[in-house]
Amino acid sequence: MMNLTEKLAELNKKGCTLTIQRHAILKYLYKNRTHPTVEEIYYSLKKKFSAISKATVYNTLELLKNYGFIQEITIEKGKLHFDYEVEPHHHFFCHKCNNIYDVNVEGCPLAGKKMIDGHKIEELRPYIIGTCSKCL
Amino acid sequence: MMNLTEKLAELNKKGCTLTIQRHAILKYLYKNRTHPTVEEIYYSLKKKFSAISKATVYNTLELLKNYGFIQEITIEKGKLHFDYEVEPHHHFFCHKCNNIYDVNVEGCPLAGKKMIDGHKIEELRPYIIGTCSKCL
DNA sequence: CTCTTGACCTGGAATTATTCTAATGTTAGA
DNA sequence: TCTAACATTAGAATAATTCCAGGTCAAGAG
Repeated sequence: MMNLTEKLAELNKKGCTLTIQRHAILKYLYKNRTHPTVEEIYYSLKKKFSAISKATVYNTLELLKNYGFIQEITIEKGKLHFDYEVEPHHHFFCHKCNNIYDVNVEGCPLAGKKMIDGHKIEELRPYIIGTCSKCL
Repeated sequence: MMNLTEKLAELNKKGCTLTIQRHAILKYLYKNRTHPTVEEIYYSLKKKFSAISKATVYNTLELLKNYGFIQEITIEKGKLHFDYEVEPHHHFFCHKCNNIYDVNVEGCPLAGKKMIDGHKIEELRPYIIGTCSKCL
């Protein structure tokens, strides 16, 4: 997994302006691996950057996603979550506590595949829904 | 795959009141395998049942989902889609045309699994994002 | 050093999707 | 037929996201 410094350097190399807001958002995701929502990111950053705007949070997350530096999670209905980790892994969503857990599943037949049924594969989002160990 | 008559009979057997609206919504999903959104379902049904309400569409979809007769799809950000087919299969989402395609992936290591990392698996939502054959 | 230009950020309005609510309608069983 | 429980409706309320117009910042040109 690419650490924060590496990712920032990579972003810079690709010509992306590294504003204080973008830095802060990526750093937040690096430190908080709980798959935070936009809401959570926004309110946490507001403590340090009281003037930050939601639009910036949305724009930056979109930007970082398009660069391939973060991953968007559409597991919870009507709400976006984000993940610093972009290496393929499964997400488990507990519908009781609404938490998202990383899980590792070996032997996925899609791993490394570029095409399926004539469609070009660009991203995998393998979600598992259920009740987590804590809620059981 | 369970056909419409079988599913309706099964619903009835489980004590679910079969209102005209519920019948219509399930039938719509049976006939339209394009993974329609709530919006699409609502406006299509409005042609025949001009008084149908969005709340009913939402309530019925939720109900049918909880009975396990239809599947909810959270692949497109901020929008729900639904699928008549509940047997496990992958969904491919084209981010150009926003269409969702069924794809069959053999050999998924999660097939039939009940638990993972101590979490209870209740549903699989394996999504693939990319560009579909038509858009390529 | 100052000016210009383009990219970025901000606050708030607008839009979109979903849920809630109160009133009314329907159904199945007594 | 009556009644109690359940369903449906329209529209309001809420929640999430996108849009927009104006202000800010930073880097290069002069």
